[in-house]
Amino acid sequence: MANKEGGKSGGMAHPGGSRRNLRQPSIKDIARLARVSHPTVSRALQNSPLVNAKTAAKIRKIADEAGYRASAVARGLVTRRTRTIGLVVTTVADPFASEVVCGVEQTANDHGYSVFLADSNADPERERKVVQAFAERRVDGIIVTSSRVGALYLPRLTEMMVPIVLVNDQYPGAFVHSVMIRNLEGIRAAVRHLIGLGHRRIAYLGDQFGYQSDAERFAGYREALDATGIPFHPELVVHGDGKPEAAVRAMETLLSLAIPPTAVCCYNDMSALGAMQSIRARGKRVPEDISVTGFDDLFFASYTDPPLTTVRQPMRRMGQLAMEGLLKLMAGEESVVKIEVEAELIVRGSTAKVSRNANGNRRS
Amino acid sequence: MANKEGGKSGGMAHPGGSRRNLRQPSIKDIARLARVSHPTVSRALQNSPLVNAKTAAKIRKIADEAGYRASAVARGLVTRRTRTIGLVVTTVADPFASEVVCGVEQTANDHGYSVFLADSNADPERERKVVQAFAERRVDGIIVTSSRVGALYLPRLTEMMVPIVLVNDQYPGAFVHSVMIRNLEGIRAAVRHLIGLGHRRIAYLGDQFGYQSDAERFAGYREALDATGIPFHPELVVHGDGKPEAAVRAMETLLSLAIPPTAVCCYNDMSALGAMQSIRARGKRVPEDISVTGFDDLFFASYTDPPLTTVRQPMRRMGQLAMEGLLKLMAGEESVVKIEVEAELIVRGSTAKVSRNANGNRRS
DNA sequence: AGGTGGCGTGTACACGTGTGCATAAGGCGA
DNA sequence: TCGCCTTATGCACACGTGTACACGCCACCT
Repeated sequence: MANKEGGKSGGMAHPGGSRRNLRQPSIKDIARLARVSHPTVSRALQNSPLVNAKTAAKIRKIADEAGYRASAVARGLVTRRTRTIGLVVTTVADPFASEVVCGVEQTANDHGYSVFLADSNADPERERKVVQAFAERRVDGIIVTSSRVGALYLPRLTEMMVPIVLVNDQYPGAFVHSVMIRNLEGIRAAVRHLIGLGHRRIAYLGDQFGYQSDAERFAGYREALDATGIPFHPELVVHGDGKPEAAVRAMETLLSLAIPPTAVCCYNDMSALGAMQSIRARGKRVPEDISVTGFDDLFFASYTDPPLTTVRQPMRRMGQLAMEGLLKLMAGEESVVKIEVEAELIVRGSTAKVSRNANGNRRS
Repeated sequence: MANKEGGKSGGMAHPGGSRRNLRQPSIKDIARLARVSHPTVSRALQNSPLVNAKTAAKIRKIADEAGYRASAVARGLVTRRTRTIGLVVTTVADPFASEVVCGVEQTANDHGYSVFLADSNADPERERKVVQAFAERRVDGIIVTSSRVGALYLPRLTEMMVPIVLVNDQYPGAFVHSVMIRNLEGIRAAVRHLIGLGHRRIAYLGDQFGYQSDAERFAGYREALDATGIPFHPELVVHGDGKPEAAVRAMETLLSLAIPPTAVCCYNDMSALGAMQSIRARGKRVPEDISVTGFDDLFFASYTDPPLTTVRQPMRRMGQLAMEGLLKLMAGEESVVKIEVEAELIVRGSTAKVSRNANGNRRS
């Protein structure tokens, strides 16, 4: 017996050893050291009431000293739950996405879940690999933050019979749940604010055509216009791609108009960044010549010159809500998660009363 | 036999089923369908030359039709390699970190690895949980992007006998490898640039005291000063925390000086953002009154007003290099990874020749 | 005193995959 | 025809954990 013990424990890993990956102690190693069977160790470490308190304490002490960490992979195999979720974003480099990721990750960790991060980069091949990886990893749930997801690969995701929560996107389907910002109300508040400042020629600088959130924000823009009786001018609607570079070009189009707008309502803060630069490049000033609004309230919004008036989106909170919803779905406590969060207009310095001579050619 | 088959396959998951998590098909299900043993399926799916080409093709077809995905968790249990890495950042919300994450993730995915993301938030309790999670998940390697890591929990990380690569931090220890930017040369280039523009009173707005990268950048600042014979004034050195808010306050200190600096060399772009706002708030202009430089070249650097002169750090590339190094370490192809990447000065509009009356009181 | 029940522990198995080894089939040379 | 080699396949086991079930022990009640 003692002989066997010596022989077997010879291969045990020890901290600071010169060779790596010798072997981490297993539950059986601990059982041998504690002179009990391995199920008793398992129960002791799970604080099961089935095991004698003194024995449990002794086992926990030994396990701790040996630096024992139960293998989540072995546990996952037998319990059929990995306590793992997959998180898909188009790219973490986008500040909106990274805030959501932050919220998701914190909440997941607080509940003992680990998160697999994958960015799709809107590349179909990469998306295919992401889905495959999540399937093989046997994630318990999935969160997608990517306005591009649409019909692209969601069907393949649903195949793995696991709850999926979408952040700021919607897709009609079986296992699909979502956390959304009230896009329409948010933009409407921004446009109303501009109208209140006397603006009548208000442009909309959107995202790429066909995205749900862009469509909703555009709808909010239209609604605010209509409600005030301001006619809609198609030439005042341009499209970027949600990033500054494209917004610069889109803004140039607006500035080249025979009668340029006196205010621009941007799809998001990144676009507003490009728009403002474009306006400066034309020798015009924000907000004296043109007012600008954004959407998201990213960290830099209060540090632009002038500080950006924008619609705040509680991004981290949305990540948290998505994860909390997913937890309920995975536990079966909820059969559907459909959350809408409020958008809040933050008025800063990039919007001002329309200048007297700007709207001079007001003919509408 | 047929009886048993019918009985067993009754529980197989099928796409679009109303109940979730019934069961995903296992390798044995595929084996039964293909009328072979499960090891043959295993070999066929690994493209092993041991299995007959026709049989393999048939098996692959059946597996594909059944939507079979081999369980990475079961595989990990037997192979003792999870093809999984852990990635620690203080917070993904930091644009620098998210760029690195992006590079790491892409490279990892390209090589069949999945990444567990965890942000520590510099919270000891959370860091403890992160380490524990990575240990239990049996990650094959770890990448840390966090200037705070220092002596905090790295010792605990090394206990799990797995290679660890640090990005922009260093720590003397057994399993520790790193990818670093040439901080000293980078800042030196920025300071030289300022000196070349005639500046003599150049301030350094650093990160929190004690961080390796801050120490190196400060050293670069000192070195450039010394090389030109410009005396060092301790009052021109202030500390923020790498974020805009703290930089605002630090900059106010500098502006309140009897003889304020004509140029500020910031630890990073985020700090520069705060510094520029602080300067504007005092009614001074950038770069006419005060020149400002940053570090990182984050996405917004070209969109500030004026665009920010900064030291570019190839963040995504650094993430890629870290992952590539880790891959080699895990494969045992390399015993030590120590990479230094070049910093590049990007001159934009936030730096200009010192104004004549600004350095009027030049007494040094 | 014998039956009963609770408590603590061990035994046996399962989870899904990879792999060393044995084995069956078939071809070929002696 | 026999033996040997190659090729293709199956068998048995291992990985580390959780859990249903059986079992032994002791106290207690009848």
